Amino acid sequence: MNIAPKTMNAAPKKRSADRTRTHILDIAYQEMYQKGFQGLRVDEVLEKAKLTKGAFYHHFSSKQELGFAVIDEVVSGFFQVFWIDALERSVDPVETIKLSIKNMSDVLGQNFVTLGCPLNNLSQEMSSLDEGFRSRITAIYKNWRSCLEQAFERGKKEGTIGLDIDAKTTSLFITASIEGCIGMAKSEQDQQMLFSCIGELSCYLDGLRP
Amino acid sequence: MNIAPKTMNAAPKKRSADRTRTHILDIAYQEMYQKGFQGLRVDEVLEKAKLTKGAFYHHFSSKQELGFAVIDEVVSGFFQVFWIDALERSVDPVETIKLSIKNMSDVLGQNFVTLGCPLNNLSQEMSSLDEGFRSRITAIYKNWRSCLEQAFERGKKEGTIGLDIDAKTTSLFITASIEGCIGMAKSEQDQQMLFSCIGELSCYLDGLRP
Amino acid sequence: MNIAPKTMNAAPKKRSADRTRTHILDIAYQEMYQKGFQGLRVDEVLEKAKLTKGAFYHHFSSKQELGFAVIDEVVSGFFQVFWIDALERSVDPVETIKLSIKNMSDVLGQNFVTLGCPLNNLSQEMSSLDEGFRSRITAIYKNWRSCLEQAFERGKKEGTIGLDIDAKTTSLFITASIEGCIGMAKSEQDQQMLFSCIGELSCYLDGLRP
Amino acid sequence: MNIAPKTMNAAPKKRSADRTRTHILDIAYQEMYQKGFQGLRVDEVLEKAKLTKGAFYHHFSSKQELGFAVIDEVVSGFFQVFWIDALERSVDPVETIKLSIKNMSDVLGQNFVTLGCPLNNLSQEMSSLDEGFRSRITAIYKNWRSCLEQAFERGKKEGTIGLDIDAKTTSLFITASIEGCIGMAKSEQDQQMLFSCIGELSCYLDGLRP
DNA sequence: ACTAACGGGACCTCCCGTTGAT
DNA sequence: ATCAACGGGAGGTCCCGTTAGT
Repeated sequence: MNIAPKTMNAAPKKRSADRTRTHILDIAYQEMYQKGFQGLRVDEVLEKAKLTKGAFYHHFSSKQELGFAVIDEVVSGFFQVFWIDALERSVDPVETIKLSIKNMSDVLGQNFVTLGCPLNNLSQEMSSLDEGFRSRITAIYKNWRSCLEQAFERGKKEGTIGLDIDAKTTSLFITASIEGCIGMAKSEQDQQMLFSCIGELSCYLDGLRP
Repeated sequence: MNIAPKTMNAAPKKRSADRTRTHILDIAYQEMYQKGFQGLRVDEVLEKAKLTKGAFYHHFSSKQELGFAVIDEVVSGFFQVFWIDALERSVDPVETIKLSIKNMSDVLGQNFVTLGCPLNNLSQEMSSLDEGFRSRITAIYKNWRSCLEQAFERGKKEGTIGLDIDAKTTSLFITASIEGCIGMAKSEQDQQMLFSCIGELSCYLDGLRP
Repeated sequence: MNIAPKTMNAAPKKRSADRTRTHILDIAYQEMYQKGFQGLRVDEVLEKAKLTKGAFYHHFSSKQELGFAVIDEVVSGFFQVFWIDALERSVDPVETIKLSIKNMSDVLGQNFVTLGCPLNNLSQEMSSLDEGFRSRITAIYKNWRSCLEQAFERGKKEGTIGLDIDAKTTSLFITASIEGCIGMAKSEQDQQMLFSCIGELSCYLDGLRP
Repeated sequence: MNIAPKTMNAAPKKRSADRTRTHILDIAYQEMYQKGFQGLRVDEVLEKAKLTKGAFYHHFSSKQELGFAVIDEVVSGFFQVFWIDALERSVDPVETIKLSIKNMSDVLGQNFVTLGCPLNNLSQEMSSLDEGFRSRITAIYKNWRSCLEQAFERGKKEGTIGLDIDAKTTSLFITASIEGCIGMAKSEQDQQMLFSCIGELSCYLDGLRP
């Protein structure tokens, strides 16, 4: 049986616009993850992407718009995969949260400890400097919390979560603590500290069970 | 018996140099608090300080050294006042922690919500970029955790803290959660969110009692 | 006898090309009128014309050629209508000149005061920078003066112009003064100044009568 | 008798800030005179001045401010010398005007024909684009007209000017015509045309006598 | 101890024109 | 005839740090 890849019939010569844009976004995401938005250099992105200024400003009208796109299209997708999708139908949020953190850690690898959380980095750097960044970042956080809340409500019905738990406040605190743990590990550049901190968070999570 | 203040014997002329240095540090701290180290502009600091390049490079050898000094002398002092001094002789750490957070909030005022924690901001921005920053930042965090640990141990003896509590891990998680809560409020630029998040943290803290 | 208009045999499809070209020219004329040739941006013209680079470079080989075409086809036509046609059969040039100025003012509206004379703007900007521009501009001026001269000669015969008037020098001075008056009003951005200046010119013109 | 130049006692080693600034202004004036403000390139000015970006932006905060300074300090001084000073105590404005035009022509040399009037060039280019330019330019024109008016009033008293002459309107028209004549000669790049056009203006001026 | 002037280079953005495809 | 994508290079501005001088 021959399951051809979807790009098989596409003419390989034609340089797809979307692919160039995505390529820029991927590299820009890496740069922003490492150096922050202010530390990102357009020239450096272009050099790594093997593109010129003309190409860049054809796809993005400014560095700021590039930053916005990285959040909207890359970081947002990141949270979609690791949290939103995972929480969507979860009836045991405590287990799901622990698993999602582990997944993030596995996929991001060493970066998870050395660079921390891509979203939190941008949030701490840009929230007070640029409303465009802030609103985009906060929308992702809101979505994350919202999914957690719904999972807690389902958990209550399924008996995996104590009925006395305030889903809203708990969700907020959990997201804050996760970012706090990751941030503290980044500060120490020490994976052991991450495990230790997440371990204590797990105890807190276990306390949410009936 | 000699209880004269240490500055008593200092020549008054010598002090003016210190005052200039302190003046630069104060303004640089504000700039770094708002814009991060990468966003801080030496020229801008100097303009606000009503000084010129010559004065600056007489006191600091580089922008980097200024950043180091801000952490060592300003941010560090900040934590000394709000946490180290407060925890020093505390026998009821749960109460002390709640009080210290409130003190920070009161003193920093609106900045606490809009700009977050000065140390965490720098930590998230610089930990992976500059080892000099990282080691200075981490030293403050280590000191903070260490004081918390000791307070917890005293608390156990005094009966304000449960004997089953792991002082080390708990201290780590608490500092992480505090930074997480502040960070989440900064992301939303919403004081209510800060209170709500800290409120849930308080519940966790109450759970540490016997 | 064939007196059909020249466009009669043209295929209707062929005309659409002309229409695109004319569309570009119209917008480019407006841009050049406002910002000068150096201030005109090809991209901006294209954006306003809702066209892309490909379309533009199909009709014009360069920005310079666009500038040439604006002069040859738009500005030139402008002078044809307001001056050449009006002077063609005039036997009372003093009256015709006053009327033409009024017509220009009425048709150009506020632009006449705020932006001045399209031809003079380009002349002052480009005459010393580009011989292609200069020669095209000067040709229009020469034609204008020539028509004035002929009108003066007719005026002498008809008794509306003094016989001692030097048609050539007077024509030159009149065109210079008109441009000077418009320019001075542009400098002040004040319509009253235009009227006042043109008023004094009218006195000079009245002095040309026998 | 030894009349030492005023700079004699100044230490030649110390690079005077004023001299650097003036140097930049002189070169920028030439560039703006030739290419207009939009055509002026900061890089080119710097290259001709043998200076670097750092030096330039120490003296001027932007290209625009450089343009403003050229008008305020160079072009304005130009009009001061050729017109204001000359008209100050004139009792025969007709003669003074003719002489001033000749002086401008002599001093500017070939540029007078090829590049026209520095002030009018900037006025036509910038008046509708930048209010900062416009107001500076218009202030010079206003001063020029004002001095002409006063000279006319003195001329009336001294019997060199007809009593029926409206000093205000006449002054306006004369300045407009002068700029018009210069502009027309620039358009043709022809000195003969300048003389011819100014000649007719002279006739108009002679008509202002009693 | 402090200043004005300056060097030198990076950085973002703009803009004319080309190319390959349709 | 028209378009999207891109090349290539300049242009204005910023900004860290140095130096001569007092």
